[in-house]
Amino acid sequence: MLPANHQQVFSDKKEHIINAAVELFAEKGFEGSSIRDLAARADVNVAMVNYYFGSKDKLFTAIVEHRASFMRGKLDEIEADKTMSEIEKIDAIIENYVTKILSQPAFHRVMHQELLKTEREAMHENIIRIFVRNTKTLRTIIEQGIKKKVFKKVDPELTMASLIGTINQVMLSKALCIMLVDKEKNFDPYTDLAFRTRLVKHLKQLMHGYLLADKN
Amino acid sequence: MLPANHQQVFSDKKEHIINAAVELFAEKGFEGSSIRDLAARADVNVAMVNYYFGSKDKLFTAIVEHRASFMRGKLDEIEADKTMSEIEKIDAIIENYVTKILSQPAFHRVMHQELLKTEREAMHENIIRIFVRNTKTLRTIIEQGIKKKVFKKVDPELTMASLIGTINQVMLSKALCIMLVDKEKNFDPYTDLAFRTRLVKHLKQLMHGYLLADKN
DNA sequence: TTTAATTAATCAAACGTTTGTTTAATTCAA
DNA sequence: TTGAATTAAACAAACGTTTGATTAATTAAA
Repeated sequence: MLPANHQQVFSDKKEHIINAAVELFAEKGFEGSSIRDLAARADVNVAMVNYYFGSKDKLFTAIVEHRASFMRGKLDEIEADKTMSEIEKIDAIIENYVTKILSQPAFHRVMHQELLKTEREAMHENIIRIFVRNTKTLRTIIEQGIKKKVFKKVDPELTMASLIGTINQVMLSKALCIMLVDKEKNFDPYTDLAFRTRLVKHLKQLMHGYLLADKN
Repeated sequence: MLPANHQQVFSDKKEHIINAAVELFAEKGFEGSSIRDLAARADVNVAMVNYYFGSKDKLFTAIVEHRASFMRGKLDEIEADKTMSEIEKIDAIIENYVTKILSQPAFHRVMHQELLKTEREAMHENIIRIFVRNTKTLRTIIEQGIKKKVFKKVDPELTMASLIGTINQVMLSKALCIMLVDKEKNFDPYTDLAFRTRLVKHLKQLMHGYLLADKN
């Protein structure tokens, strides 16, 4: 009936394949996953992946474009907010980062797998561009804080590396995470709310201790 | 002539293949690299890889076992040293970590690529076991510092994650690293001594600010 | 309204390559 | 001369991709 309905069905199918692909690639890696694997998991015919996306490589590009926008929006809002102090903005960004990344562990893992490969330049630069764009806000705020002398004269780039690197380290491996925090086997750090709180608290304390100038 | 010489030659060839493999896997990933690629790069016959290592998977295991011991030794020494304070030990570990990891960027990348895959359990747990063993020293020292009340009551596990995560973040991508620090294209952060110094300085400051209790 | 034409979606089957691995013959060193 | 090292060739299996047929839904013409 509805003319829009057709497009709707089409998009649903593409999204269904993308979702299955993200999960599969996170488990086995992009090269380690075959289109037949993916087709079986998504319960579609093998030909459908190339029908919808053109090729396996283009499927990956589609995944990046479909999911990568998940960071923006809130970040610009935080940066522009005149009522917040610099350290309050850092706190807000920490909460935003942790929430967003913990909500898409599989996608996050897939992106980092590709980042770690020095070849595959096209995909590589694509991912890096998104990453740099997403972290620009953080950089600006740190530099502003230093300028206003409410932050110590820290290393802005490496401060970003510490903040994001901590989250990435936690996301590295669920198994590693479980071993580090000594939890029972079926504990899932990514959905566990207490763990999210713990990570946010740690990052805030770390950044406060590092960024805020001693009162003297 | 020498009876040991035969073993020497044998090992040299194996090591030559391992070195080529680490470089190749870092560029294209383990699954993304074919044995023919590897044979061509190492300038050996395709059959030699399986002749020496048995299979592609066993080659990976051999790489892990051959290179993974690179961390130990100095760490135990630092931990046992009675003349150093806890924060001095942290500083020593930072210098040790940064030096060791920056000296093997390709190997480091290969390990992390595998860590990010949730399947491939055998390799996965192998790498995790090594990782946990290597970080146990750091954990012990942090906990000792807290016990002696020279450190604040920090989160030991996530403090480790911040320290190692920062280094990993820098190691993630050379291209990303260059973009972050705004250097010219042919700048190599891994061999550049000034960058190493900068990273060490940042980590020490970060840990000092976070770990050391305020004097009151 | 009925019928024909057109379209998108889906499928099983097959395409040519590349994959990891093995074989059997050959070279080499001791 | 013996055993290890090395080779080119061959292997089946798996790979990404393409094909041509079939279905179902939509549009156009009668």
